[in-house]
Amino acid sequence: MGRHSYCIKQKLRKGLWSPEEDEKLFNYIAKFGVGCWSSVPKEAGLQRCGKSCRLRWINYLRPDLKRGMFSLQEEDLILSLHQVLGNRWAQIATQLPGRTDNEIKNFWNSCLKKKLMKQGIDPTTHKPLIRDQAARVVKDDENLKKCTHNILYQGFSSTTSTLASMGPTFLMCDSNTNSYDGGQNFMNNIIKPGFDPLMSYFEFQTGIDQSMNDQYVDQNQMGMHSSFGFTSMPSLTNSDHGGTEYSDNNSASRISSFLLNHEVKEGSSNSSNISTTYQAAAGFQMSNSMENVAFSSWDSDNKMDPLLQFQLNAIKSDGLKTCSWEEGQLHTQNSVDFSSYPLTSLSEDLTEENFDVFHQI
DNA sequence: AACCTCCCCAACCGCCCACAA
DNA sequence: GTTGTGGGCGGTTGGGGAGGT
Repeated sequence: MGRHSYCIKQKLRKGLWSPEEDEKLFNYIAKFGVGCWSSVPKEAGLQRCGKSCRLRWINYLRPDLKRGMFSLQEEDLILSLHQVLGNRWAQIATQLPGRTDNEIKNFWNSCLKKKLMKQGIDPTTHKPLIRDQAARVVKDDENLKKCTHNILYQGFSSTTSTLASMGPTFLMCDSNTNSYDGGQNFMNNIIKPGFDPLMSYFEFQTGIDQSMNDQYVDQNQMGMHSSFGFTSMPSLTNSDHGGTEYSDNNSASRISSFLLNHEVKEGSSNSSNISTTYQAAAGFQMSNSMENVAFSSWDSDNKMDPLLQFQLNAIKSDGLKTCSWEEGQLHTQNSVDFSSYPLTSLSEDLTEENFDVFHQI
């Protein structure tokens, strides 16, 4: 197959684009618009392949690009969408105006992924890294059926090892059998061209808000021993931004707050009457007394999983030093100071006089 | 100052799909 | 149905800046 033959036939430039090349490409697109990329290099006088030109335009030269650091809302939205869409960066990018899939992908790989890992969340599955020993899907019907896409709430396992770490994980269930199918039904039937995950979230949120009031606060729902409720905990992203609370009622924020942050209170099943608050998913809060409890209620046979022990030790030695909710917000050693996040290097030339086209726009 | 290490991010690569001939 | 081509996408790379020694 003569795949991208234009690139192969000719000796073309590779690597970083010079300001001159940028100017040529920008002027050409501004004048003739986006059409056949394969002809762009020739027409614009560039020694690049069309594919490279396309990429340069999309990721860098497009005037509607939003530059600079990601906002908290954007970060939250990326987290939320990634939980549903996975590495479908292009689809995620459609929900973030002015952001490119490449930019989001880079942001994810360089920042968000690590942040989740640090907080004990598998960035791929958005589930806790601690092995889920006995997680089971709790099929609740009434309120959750309000959710547009039959996103069911995964009940917490009665084993506290799960409780300690897992936030509610949404499983996509077959609407007919009400059984978890690994998300296949969801992905096959819901994620389609035209599917708007954001709107789905809005719809979902509508159902959830009601569900939360009606149901989740009820400790006996979901077939679990422990009670849990929802708090106004700072979200994952909030935590790394100094615990700033959202007050703008931003949907994306609320969505991801719901997805990622839950407070799980244990105690009803604990004869020692010790009520320990777990800050699930958004971080581990395990008070010192937690250890002293010796995990007496951690599972039915009071044995702790070795892996769990290992991870708790890790948390104790690392997480608790770096991650504390004691004062109502999370502090991490490696918290990202977004105010110092580097802006893209580009802008300089594009806003300068040498890009006459910009003045026309 | 020189060297080393880390890691961000722009760009490339390879694969897939759609479509036309 | 086959082939050629272009476009889109996700994974990966490596240049280079920043910070540390």
